[in-house]
Amino acid sequence: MELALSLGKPFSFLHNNNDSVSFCISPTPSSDPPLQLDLLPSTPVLPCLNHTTPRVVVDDADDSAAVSSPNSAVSCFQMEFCIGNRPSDDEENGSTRKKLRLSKEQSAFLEDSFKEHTTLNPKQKLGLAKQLNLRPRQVEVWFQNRRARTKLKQTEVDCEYLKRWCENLTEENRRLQKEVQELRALKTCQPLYMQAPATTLTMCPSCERVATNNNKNASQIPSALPLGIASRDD
DNA sequence: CCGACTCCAGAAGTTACCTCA
DNA sequence: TATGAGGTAACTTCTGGAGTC
Repeated sequence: MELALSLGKPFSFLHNNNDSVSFCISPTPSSDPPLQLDLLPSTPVLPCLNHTTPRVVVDDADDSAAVSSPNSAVSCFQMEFCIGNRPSDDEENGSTRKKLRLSKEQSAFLEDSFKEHTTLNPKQKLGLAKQLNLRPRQVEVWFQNRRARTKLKQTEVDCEYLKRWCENLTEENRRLQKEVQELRALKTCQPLYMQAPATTLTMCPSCERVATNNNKNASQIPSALPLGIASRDD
């Protein structure tokens, strides 16, 4: 029997009023109606929420050891224990792992918390875990995965930006190449003008005819003369 | 001061499970 | 109903920084 944990409404510890806390423990994938457990803060119903009773999970104090422990595959033990559904031997020795789906409320709360700070100090981790009734390890994993997702998303955005930048540069390069070609064409169309010394080309101010350098009375042609004028010779 | 060692948190990569089209 | 893809919780391994000797 697999269990999905969700926190139903009212969600008192999220909103800090003194309403009851509801846990919806629904068996999956069968269509059994969800098991709804209402918890009043002052009178905990589930034994696991009361620290005076035995717990199966690694508790807060042991969590630091569980962080890098390869034997930390004890997910869901707490909730399963709470409803009297102990894991099988197979699950207990860690050969299989159950997957707990966080409720929308839990995710939203973690999300809000992530907006405030993307990493957690031990105090924040414990506080969040307590508020959401998750194990600190779960909060830690959620933040690790969340950072990874953020980074992945940012990488995708960066990639898209660089792609567009590259396209723009390619376009700019194409435009400049074209411009260079046009300038080269311009150069080949004006062999006399480009090759002759500036002082050798003169123009008569009255008739606008280009003269040779032995015409001492003609004025000098401007160096930036538009195409076609220099070769005019009628 | 420097190097070796340990511990720990976080990143990166992977696995396994769940949901949904 | 079966199935493949995508999302994600949980895990493993690696790495770098801080503290200690």
